[in-house]
Amino acid sequence: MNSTELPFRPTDFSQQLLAWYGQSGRNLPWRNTRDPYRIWLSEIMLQQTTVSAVIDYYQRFLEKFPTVETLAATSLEHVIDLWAGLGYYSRARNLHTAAKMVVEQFHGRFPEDVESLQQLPGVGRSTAGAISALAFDQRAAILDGNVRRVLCRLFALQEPPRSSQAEKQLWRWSEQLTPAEQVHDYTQAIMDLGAMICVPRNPLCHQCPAVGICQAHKLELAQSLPLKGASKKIPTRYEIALLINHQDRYLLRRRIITGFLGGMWEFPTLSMTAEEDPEKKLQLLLSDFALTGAATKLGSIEHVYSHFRLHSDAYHIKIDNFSHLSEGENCWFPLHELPTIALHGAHKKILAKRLQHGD
DNA sequence: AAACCGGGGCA
DNA sequence: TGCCCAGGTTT
Repeated sequence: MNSTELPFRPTDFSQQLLAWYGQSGRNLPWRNTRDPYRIWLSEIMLQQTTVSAVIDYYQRFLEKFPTVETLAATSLEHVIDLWAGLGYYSRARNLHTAAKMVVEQFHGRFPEDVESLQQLPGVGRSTAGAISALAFDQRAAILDGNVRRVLCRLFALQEPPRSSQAEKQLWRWSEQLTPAEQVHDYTQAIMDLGAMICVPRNPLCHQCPAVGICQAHKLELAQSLPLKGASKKIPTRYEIALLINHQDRYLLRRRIITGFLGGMWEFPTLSMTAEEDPEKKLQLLLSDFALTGAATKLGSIEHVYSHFRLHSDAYHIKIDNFSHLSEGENCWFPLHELPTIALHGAHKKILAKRLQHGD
């Protein structure tokens, strides 16, 4: 489809949108800057994550790392510890790598064009477009979740938006609608429209600056678009989590930095099948490591990830000999420090049980 | 319980 | 290119 086939003129949309944005746009911490470092940081944090969750992290990051040089100069572990709780921990790894790339390959300056920006790990087509548009006012399109939903409705797209066909079409529309002027404001504005007006459920069409040209509204489909994709079932995985306690300290380990939940701390675990008996497995472990002490069940938690559900049975094991377990990636922490370390979400639930439990 | 969300990695 | 993986929030 070329632009002559659009159901409305792109400028009709962008003019209405910009006027609305001037009146009603949000004032977010990363909006009052054109510093590409700050814009990049906010965009990476906002991937897969809501604005409200990001704000505190964003402020804390900037206090610690006010420039790309300071971020590049720190250790990956430090970055991961600050990221704990935000999820998608590979973003923290990519953030650190990209900071070093900017310093070393781009002499401390973020490139302005989408192609160069996309060379940075963690920066795909949409994030590159956002940085280019927001920091440099270049005519670059984005397609984040908000924009995707807005376009699905504006054009009454009748297929699930994540299909590869739909994705192509949506990118084309996004590029066609992006104006040559005021790209910074336009880009902020269309994201705000999705976040404030063209919301997933019960969109506020009566307040929408594009209500006159919206094809979904015209067809009374605004409620039912975008179409949902097929949802799939996820398996359950089982583990035992071991709260290994010696005097006032607990044994924690840091997960492999490149893997699932990379760099997060956790209690040591044993993976299980649905059929195995956790108590038996636990006895086996205790005898394997020649541990003497008392094991008591603390409780069970469930944690849902996107592709599996985790069931974890937590045991408190008070030991009086621990030489085998104090090596490698493992580290002993006093109980009162556990709330401050970068535990992943599932094991935070287990820690909460331990803390409720009292002494 | 289910939907949502940008990008990386691999076949 | 198409598919799988990824984590916490919202509804």
